[in-house]
Amino acid sequence: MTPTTPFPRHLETLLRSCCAGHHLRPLFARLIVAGLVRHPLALRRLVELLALAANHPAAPLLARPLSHLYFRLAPASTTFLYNLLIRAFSRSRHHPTESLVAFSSLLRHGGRSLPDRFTFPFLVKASSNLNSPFEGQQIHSQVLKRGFQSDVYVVNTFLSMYSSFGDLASAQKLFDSSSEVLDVVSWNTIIDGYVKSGAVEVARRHFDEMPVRNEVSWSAIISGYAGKGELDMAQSLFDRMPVGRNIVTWNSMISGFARHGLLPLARKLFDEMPVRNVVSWNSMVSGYAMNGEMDLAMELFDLMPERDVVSWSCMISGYAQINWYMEALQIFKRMQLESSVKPNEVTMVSVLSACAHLAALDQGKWVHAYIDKNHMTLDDDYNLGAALIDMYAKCGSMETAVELFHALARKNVSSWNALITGLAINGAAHESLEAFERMQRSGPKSNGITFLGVLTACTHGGLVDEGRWYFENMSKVYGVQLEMKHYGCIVDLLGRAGFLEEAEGIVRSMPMKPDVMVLGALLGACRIHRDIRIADRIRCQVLNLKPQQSGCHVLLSNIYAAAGRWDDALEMRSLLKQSGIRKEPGSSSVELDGVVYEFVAGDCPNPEASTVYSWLDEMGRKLRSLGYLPVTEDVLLDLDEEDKETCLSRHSEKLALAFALLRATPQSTIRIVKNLRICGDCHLFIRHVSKLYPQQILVRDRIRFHHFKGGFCSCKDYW
DNA sequence: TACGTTCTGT
Repeated sequence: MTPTTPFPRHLETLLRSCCAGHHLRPLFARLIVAGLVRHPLALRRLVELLALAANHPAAPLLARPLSHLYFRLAPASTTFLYNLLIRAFSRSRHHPTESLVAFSSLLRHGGRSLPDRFTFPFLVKASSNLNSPFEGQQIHSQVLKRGFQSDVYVVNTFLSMYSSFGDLASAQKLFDSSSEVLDVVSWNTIIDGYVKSGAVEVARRHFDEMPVRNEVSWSAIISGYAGKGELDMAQSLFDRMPVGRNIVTWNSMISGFARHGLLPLARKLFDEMPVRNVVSWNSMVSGYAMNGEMDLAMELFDLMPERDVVSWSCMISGYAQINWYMEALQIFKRMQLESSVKPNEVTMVSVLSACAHLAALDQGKWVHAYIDKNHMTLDDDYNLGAALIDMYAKCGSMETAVELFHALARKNVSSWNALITGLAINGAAHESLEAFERMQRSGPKSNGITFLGVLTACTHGGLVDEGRWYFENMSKVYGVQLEMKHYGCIVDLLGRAGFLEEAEGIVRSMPMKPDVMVLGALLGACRIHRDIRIADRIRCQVLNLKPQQSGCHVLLSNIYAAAGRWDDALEMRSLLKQSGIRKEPGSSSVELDGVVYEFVAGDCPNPEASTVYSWLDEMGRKLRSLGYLPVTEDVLLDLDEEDKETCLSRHSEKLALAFALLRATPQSTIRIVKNLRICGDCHLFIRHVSKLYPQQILVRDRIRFHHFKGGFCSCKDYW
C-alpha cells in the first residue's frame, strides 16, 4: 500500500476531524472494514491521534488498547511513525512504559525500520519519567550496539539521563569516552548533573575547564551556588557574567536569596531586573511563603500579571506551612473560581494536607474525586496516594485509608508510612506494628518517618517495652538513623507511661541539644504525673530555648499552677509576655456540609452563640445529675472552683461539639479537630455526651484521635 | 530531538 492508493474522501474527512476522544475506536473499526488501516495516511493520522490521546484525560482508558492495536499493524510502519508513537507516550503522565513497549516492538518487528538518532531522546524521557535507571541502561547499550556513540545529540541525551538518575559516575564515564564529539550542551549537562547532586565544586571544575561557555553554563553554575546558599560566590559570578544576563540567571539569584531567608536582597534584585516572567514572580512569592511571610506573599501574588499553577500552589502550601489551613483551602477555592489554571499533583498534595489537618473529610473526598476524574496517578513521585491515605487517616476514616493502601498499584515508603502512622494515631497500635512487620518482610526499606509512626503506635498503645526495643534497635537492626524527633517520641512514650527518670536520662544522654519537642514531651509528662522535681531540673534548659515557641513556657507555667506555685507560674507568664510571645490560643474546628467552622475558647461566633451556650449549660446540668464531675484541676488560672467550671464549659472543643450536635443528623459523624491537646474535662464531658447521642464523635487533638461512642473512648482514657 | 529558573509532605 502506498500513499497514492485512493483513500475515500469521507473516511479522510472523518480521520482528520476525529480528535483523541472516545470516537477513536469506531473510527478504527471503519478503517479496518474498509481495509485501509495500514494505509500510510491512516497510520500517520493514527499516531498523531495517539499522541493526543497520551495526554487526553481519557488516556488511561484509551492509550493501552490503541497502542496494542497499533502494534498489530507494526510491520507496516516506518521508524518515523514509531518515533511519533514513542514520543507520544514519553510525554504521557500515565503510560511512559508504553514508550518502552513501542521501542521493543520496533526492535523486534521493525523489519527494515531501525531506531534512529531521534528515537532515543524520547525513550530516555520516558525512562526518566519512570525513574528507571535499569531501562535507561538497556537503552544505552542498544545505542552502543547501533553505533550512535559519535552522535552528539544522542550522547547528550544519555548524559542527561544519567544525571537525572543521579548516576554521575556513569555520566562522567560517558563524558570521558565521548571527548571527540562533546559540545557546549554536553558540558552544561554534566555541570548541571553535579549541581543537582550537590557537588558544586566538581561542577565548578568542569565549568572552569570548558572551552566555550554560553548563558546556560553560567546560569547552571550560578544556580548551583545560589541553591547551596553560597550566595557571595553566586553574586560574584553573576556580576562578572560576560555574556548577557538573562531572565533565568536573575531568577536563580532571586530564588537563591529568597530560599535562604535573605528576602530584602531577593526583592532588590526582583525590583531591579529589567524583564520579569512568571517564574520571577513565583520565585519571589514562594520566597515570602517559605519564610512564613504570607502577607507579603499575598500582596505580591495579587499584583501578578499572570498566575500559573506554581503561583497558586505556592500560596496554598505557604498557608499550609504556617498552619493556616482554612486560608489554604480558601486560596484553592479562589483558584477554581477565578482562574482557568488547573491544579496539578503538587497542588493536590498541599490541599490534601490542609484537609487532613482540618479533618475536612467532605472537602478531602471532593479532592479525591477530582484526582480520579483527572486521572492523576497515586503512586508517582508526588506521593498523592500517601497524601490521600494520610488525609483519610487524619479524618478518622481509617477503613477507607486502608482500602486505598491495598488498592495502590505500587507501594513505596511513603504509602507504608502513611498507613503505619494512620493506624497509630487512630489508636490501632497493634495493627500499626503488624503493618510495620509486613513492611519489613515484603515492603520497601523503612526510613526515619516509619519509626516515628512505630514509636507513636507504641506511645498511644502504652506499649512501653516494644517502644524501647524499636528505639534501641532502630539504627542497629534497621539501619535508620536516630533524629531529634525520635527522641521526642521515646521521651513522650516513657514519660506518659510514668517512667520519668528514664525519660530524663535519655534527654541528658542525647547526642544533640534537645529541642522544644523533646523538652516539651518531658514537661508534658511532668504535668500528667505532677512531677515538679524534674520540671525544676530542666527549667534552665527550657528557658534557654529560643522563645519563638511558647509551648514549653506555657507548660512550665501550667505545671507550677497545678502545683499551686502561683508565683512561679506567673513568672513564666510574665517571661512570655516580656518576650512578646503569645500563647497559641486553643481552637477547635468542625466541618459541617463541607464548611469548616472554627471556635476559640470562650468565643462562639454569632448568631449561634446563645443557643450554643445554653445547650452547654443545660448539658452540664444534665450530665452532673448522671454523675459527671467537672475536672477542675487542669484549669491553670488562680480562680475559685465555680469560675474554673465556667471557664471549662467554654473550651473550644465543647463549643464545637455543641454547635455540631445542634445541627447534625443522627447518622452523621462529628469530627472535631483541636490544635492543642484535649483537656481532661472535655474528654470526660464528651464521653458522657456520647452516651446520650447516637452520633459517633471524633476528636483529633494535636497528638491523636479519640473515637467516642456510647460513653467510651477509643483511647481507653490513656493519652 | 539534548543543557539553566518557580510549587509537596510524613
